[in-house]
Amino acid sequence: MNDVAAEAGVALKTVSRVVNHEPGVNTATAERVQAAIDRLGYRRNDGARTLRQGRTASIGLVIEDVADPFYSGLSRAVEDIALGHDYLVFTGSSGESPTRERDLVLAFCARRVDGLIIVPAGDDHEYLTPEVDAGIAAVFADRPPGTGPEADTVLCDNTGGSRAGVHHLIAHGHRRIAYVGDSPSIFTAAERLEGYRQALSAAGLPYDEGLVAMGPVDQGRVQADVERLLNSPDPPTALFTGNGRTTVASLRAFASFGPGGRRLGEPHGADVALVGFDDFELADLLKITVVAQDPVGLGRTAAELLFQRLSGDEDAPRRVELPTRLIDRGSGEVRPGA
Amino acid sequence: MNDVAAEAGVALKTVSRVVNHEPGVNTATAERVQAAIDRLGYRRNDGARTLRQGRTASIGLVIEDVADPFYSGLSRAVEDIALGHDYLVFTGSSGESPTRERDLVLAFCARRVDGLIIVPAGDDHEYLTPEVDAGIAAVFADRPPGTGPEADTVLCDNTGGSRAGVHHLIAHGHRRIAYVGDSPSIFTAAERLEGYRQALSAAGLPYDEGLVAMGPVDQGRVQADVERLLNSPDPPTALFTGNGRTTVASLRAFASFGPGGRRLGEPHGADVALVGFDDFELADLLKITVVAQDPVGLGRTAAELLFQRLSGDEDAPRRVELPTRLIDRGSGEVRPGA
DNA sequence: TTGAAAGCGCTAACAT
DNA sequence: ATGTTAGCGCTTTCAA
Repeated sequence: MNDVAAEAGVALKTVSRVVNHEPGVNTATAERVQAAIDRLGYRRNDGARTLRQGRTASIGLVIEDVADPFYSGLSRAVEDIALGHDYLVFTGSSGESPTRERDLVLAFCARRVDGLIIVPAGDDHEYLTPEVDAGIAAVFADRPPGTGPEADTVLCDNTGGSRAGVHHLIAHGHRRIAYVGDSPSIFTAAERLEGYRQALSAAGLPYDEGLVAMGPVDQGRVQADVERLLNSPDPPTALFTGNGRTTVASLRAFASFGPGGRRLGEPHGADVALVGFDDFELADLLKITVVAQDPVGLGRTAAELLFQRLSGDEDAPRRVELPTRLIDRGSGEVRPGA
Repeated sequence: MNDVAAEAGVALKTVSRVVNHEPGVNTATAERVQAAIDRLGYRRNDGARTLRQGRTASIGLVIEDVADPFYSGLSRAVEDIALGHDYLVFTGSSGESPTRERDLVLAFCARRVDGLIIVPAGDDHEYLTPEVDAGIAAVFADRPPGTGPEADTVLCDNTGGSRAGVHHLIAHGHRRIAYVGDSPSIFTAAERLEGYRQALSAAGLPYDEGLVAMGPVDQGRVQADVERLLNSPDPPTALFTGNGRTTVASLRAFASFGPGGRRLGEPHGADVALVGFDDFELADLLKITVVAQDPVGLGRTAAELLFQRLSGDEDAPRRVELPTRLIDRGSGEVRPGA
């Protein structure tokens, strides 16, 4: 900027005025400065700018894993809204590691992002208190924060969605419904289990622990659990799976049984009904009934909330819950013994 | 930092030394400074730091769409490598818009990212020349740059992969093979069409324009093209689809034909064979034979190349081509008229 | 309409 | 082992 000023024969401040399109610059002067800018290939350094201005026009997004379609949909929504506000986005995947979540968040804070959108991996967020006190806005998405500062939170209606999905199976005559889900330590998994219990209870059905299989979502564990459930003396006639990856793992388990084995519910000639929490690509072709969440809505809402805060909103922290939607595709509309 | 210095009764520079774990500070002094830091809740401002140091320890990643599984896999790989080097990542989706690609890249450059990884949407990259001249490293991924500065480029072996996929169909007896793909203006689409031609030519089969359907990947267009092809007087016995989204759209087209219509190739009782370029989740359950790319490898390689540049490598720009892998799953191993 | 000076928060280079 | 000074590139404030 100094060089440009020298080249154009004006003061530094005049260059700054031209670069920022501030009013009150003589057209001729402005042209002279612009010419110097072009000649020298000058481009403003936004880092220096934000240092002086005290805001960086950037936000940090910490999710579980960008490669997971649920979070990548959320990411895209956050990105679009941020870009619409002329903000840039730092993205980082925690991979369910609380340490990495914290490191990422603190690294973003050290860069003085104006705001954060966090899908928490851990449940201790005390580390955020000084940052929030220092003025960094934070919004939690998909899961609520643990200990630490109060903050806006956007969630799906996990319990309600799960209740609706299980109710759907009950309405189709099922009495023994298994729940296969993620580790109970994960917030959403616990909430969805609660919805399962509520639906059973509302229908006067007993809660049978033997029908509940929760744990890490890897093919081996899910497959073993599904096999064990179906081979038990009094097997379930329906499965409710607690998240997208579990649903897919269960489908692979069914596929592995081969032509002579148990088959997955289909409108014609099925033997086990299935409803999955969370929609996924090709669920339509596989005719899987699901309780759909809205990852894009989650990201959009979180980002909108954040930008409200950034424009000065000082109200009490909000908690928003987005509705889910049951999509009938066949696998959930099979009656027991059909 | 000034406040901390005052609180601890030392000079600014001593605080800086403690914060950066520079050697040569008396243990007692360091402890006093650390206590002041804790008392005041001081956290270093990395923005100011990078301004002074001349490097930002951040890179910019511009892809087509984070929500696309191919690019989200690539993203995750880039993220992991960047974080391993203590770099932060700005991410942005261009949505195939050359303007948005440019705006994102230039915004990243204005923040003085040290490097860029770009999946180009446009083919004019002249706008990058001043940035590269100014010392910002750039690596192109998935597609080569158009006009503009020379830069490292990491691609898939599009032509070779496509040739292998079509050859696979020919080896199973097919003589009339349709190619359904993305718009020919997209680099990868053109390359894959070329592989298709090469495979036909190598087998002495004619290239029939009537069997080629390229265009935007929306369900309506793909479906119309697939229907037109299959209902033509001399229909193809096999389909080669040019990317993941086209494959999925084609599968939906087949599904829409209903029980009495044409069916997709399966090992038993099929009538149209299918091989798709690009693997996708659940392709295994749907038994779709694919030519798999390696999005994670693409991201990893691009990031590694970039960090080599950032650590001073000044060699001539490199062009890396990653191999593809044919995965037999059934849909591509059906013989004509089976 | 234009400019001079101060300073955002930090580190590099050079004292002491 | 510690401190001083200058300056990264910009904007803010105030003056002309």
